[in-house]
Amino acid sequence: MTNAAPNALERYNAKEAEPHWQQAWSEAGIFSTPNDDPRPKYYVLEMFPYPSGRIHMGHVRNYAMGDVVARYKRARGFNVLHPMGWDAFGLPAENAAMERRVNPRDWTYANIATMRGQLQSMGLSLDWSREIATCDPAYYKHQQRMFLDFLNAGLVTRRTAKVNWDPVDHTVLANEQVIDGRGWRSGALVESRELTQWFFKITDFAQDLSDALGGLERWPEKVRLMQRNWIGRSEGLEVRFALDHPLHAAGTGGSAGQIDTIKVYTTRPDTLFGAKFLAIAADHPVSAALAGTDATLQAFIEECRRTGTAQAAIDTAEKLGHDTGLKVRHPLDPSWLLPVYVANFVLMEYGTGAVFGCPAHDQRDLDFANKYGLGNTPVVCPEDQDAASFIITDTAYDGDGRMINSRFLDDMTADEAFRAVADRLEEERLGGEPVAARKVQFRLRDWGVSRQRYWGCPIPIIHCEDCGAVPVPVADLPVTLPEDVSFDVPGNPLERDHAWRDVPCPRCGKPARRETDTMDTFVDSSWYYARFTAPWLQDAPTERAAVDHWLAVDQYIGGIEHAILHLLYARFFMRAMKATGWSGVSEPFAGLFTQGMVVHETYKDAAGAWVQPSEVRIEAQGTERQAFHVKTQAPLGIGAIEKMSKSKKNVVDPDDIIASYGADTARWFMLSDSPPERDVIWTEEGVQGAARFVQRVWRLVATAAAANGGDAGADAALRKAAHKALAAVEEDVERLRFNRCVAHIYTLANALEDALRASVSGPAAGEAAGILVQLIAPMMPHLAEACWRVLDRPGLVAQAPWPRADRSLLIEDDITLPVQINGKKRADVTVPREAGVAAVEAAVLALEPVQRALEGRAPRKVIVVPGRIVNLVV
RNA sequence: GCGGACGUGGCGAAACCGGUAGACGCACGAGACUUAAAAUCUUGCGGCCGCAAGGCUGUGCGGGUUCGAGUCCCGCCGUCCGCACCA
Repeated sequence: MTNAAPNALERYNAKEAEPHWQQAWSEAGIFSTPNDDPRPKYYVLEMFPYPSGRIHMGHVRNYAMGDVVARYKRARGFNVLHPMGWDAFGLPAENAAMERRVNPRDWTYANIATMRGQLQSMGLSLDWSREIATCDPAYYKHQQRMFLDFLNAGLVTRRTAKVNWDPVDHTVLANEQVIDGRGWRSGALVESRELTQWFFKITDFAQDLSDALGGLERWPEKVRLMQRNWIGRSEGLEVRFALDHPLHAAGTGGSAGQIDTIKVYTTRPDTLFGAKFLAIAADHPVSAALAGTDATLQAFIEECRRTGTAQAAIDTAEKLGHDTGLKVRHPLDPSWLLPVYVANFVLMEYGTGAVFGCPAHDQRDLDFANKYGLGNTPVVCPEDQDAASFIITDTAYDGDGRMINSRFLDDMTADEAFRAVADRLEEERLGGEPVAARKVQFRLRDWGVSRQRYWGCPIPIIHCEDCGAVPVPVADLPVTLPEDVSFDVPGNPLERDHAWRDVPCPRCGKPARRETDTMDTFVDSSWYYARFTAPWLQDAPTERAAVDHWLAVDQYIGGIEHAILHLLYARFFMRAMKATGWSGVSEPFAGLFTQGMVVHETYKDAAGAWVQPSEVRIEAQGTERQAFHVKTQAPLGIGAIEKMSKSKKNVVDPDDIIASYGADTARWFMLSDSPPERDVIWTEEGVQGAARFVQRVWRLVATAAAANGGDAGADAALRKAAHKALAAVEEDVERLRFNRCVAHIYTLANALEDALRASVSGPAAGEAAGILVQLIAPMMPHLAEACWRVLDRPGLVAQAPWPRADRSLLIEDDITLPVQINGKKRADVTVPREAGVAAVEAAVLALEPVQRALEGRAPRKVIVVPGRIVNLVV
């Protein structure tokens, strides 16, 4: 390798240079990370991709950001862990199998090979020796092991449950995967079905998952809020209402017995004197008990079931009820009887499946009461209203105020009334038990993980008629997927594969059958970051020393779409792993950053068909832009800027960009245009601007390397500019404000160019060019290596320690302050940095524009903010 | 309905604790080099008035606090996102 400066006319050739430097890094082995390095650790991780076939621009943006952090932290002396893997189980592989008759495994591994190559062409500083794929038995074996451990620890249960059934994908969906009543993937209307399912008991940690959000200071407030709302903690009172006449439970034989109370959960016990009715869910035991003798109720219950969970969101309007004829006694006045309704808006899954209706202070209760003529009694009166004239007609009042019409609670605040009611009812007894108990409720439900799918992690259970659900012995793990499967018929091929399915019971040896459900793929991604800490382990999922050393991930970067699902599951999984001894930490991600999407203009031809950007030519006339089809020359409509998607055809293939401009250009553009948390608009002009800058840096560095002669005066200014940029970039990389880093780097490039034109001396130019190269190195690593060589610096810039900003250069001797008169800027004044207020004031009063404005009078007031501004009030 | 975020040039944006609004980039205009183009360089670029110096005005709209407001407070308007029968 020669050290010769390039010919000034020779352009930087990314196509040749990038593979060269990628190989140089690979040969030097500088990105593989040992676990026993004494330097402080730093774990940076981007959300691993699903191997769908090819990487997209969203990946480029995500991994470019992570790589900047990794390379920067490495230069700052950290032992950086920056791994990559594949979220490789999932439905698309099965869909491909059905559509193209390929094996899901072959399809997945072919995609992985393609995408690995694409990521490598980006020049990411990844430790490929730690690569994992979740569909590898060497990975899911440990997941099965942990499933069994969780089962032992009581963190896994099996029960029948009403589940969300996706009729298109033929599978169960978690609540989190149902969006507006539709499957998150298929978009099909979700049906309600009763199935026996495996559940992870995420609700066991509901309180901690909610509380610990407060400590996640380096998470976006938005994500913490979304999780807090999702967990949905509320504090209330569980009150037992005595039935007027006991009820015999539905005919399930002797065990059924007698029902004499209905339990109600409420967050507003203060409004208990405003109660007008009780409403219970259609699948409440009391409803079931009554349905046997009441045909219209039976019909009503069936109607509720039909609308069920799936329709819940769509059916916003009609609140329906059925009067059971049953009465309950008011807990604060047994002589007061309330009617009991079965209502379609009461959910069995939340609280106790029964509510008391207080129409005056809850809109839904009011609508219901008005519909069925139940009336209302206001019990909370706003402070600015007269209690005597305060009436409710069709708008409920849910604000604060003073209690009215509430006997012993009158004149209390709502909070006081809550406590007074709770205190009294906890003391009172009904059938030997307290009437009420304070209770905390959560919206969060347990995580149903069973999926009726082939391409997922098998659940390591064997069902035996005699022994029940028997865990597969740890020594027999992994339960691997059968290789030879067909997808000719819909449904789960594991069900049909008798050779795989039919096995002896591990406990009694009788014929038994494997669990044919596989795990939700969100399980796979709930612990992969922990596996990265020691992926070579064969007999255990993790090694405590490695997990506890590396976790939590210092900086996790990914899309906002995972704000709830993945991030909540991972937080649960870490806690479960801690409970079973596989981890010493409970929070997986100390720092989280959610990046924006990559968006692009859309184009449509006259027939309304979408046209992809590569077939579009734009002509600009001033600020007017017109699109044409490159082949037909037909004019095209320019549509909205939207997320890149195949359906709108507004995608740009990273491979094309890397082939024509190079990875550095793509990375630089992805980092430069918008703040990283916001959407970035991919434009051809923007990419070309980035490509121009690549060439400009190349020319500048070559010129600086060749600089001689010298003007000492220009030296100081250039050195100052370089160190200023250095300090600014440091600050902004730490806060992931890459767009600001880019601006500082441009400013330094401009300063260097000006200085070279003013023939600055060789050493100052070399120093500034060196700093410039190190500043771009995390973002455009290949170009930086080539420039590093031109500057004749030793080794690889990827291994060079970060330069130290000389802060003494940043302090100015003279400072220029803006001078305002009545708040409007009228002049500047330059004074020594140390000048006192009096000296500044004197200098300002001597200024010509100030003299003119004052017209001989003295100012009424002079405000001097040292180092910032001077304002005269006249 | 509930919760949250945001609104700054033609565009992406910057402005950290209230202190020079528009850094930096893109696009665009004028010019240089060139037979020409590309590339590169110089220069202009919120609006209005002015040859210029300079002046007026300007951060969604209306008010307020302050010597001073893009930033703080009150009230509107608009856009986006999340949750949605949660008792």
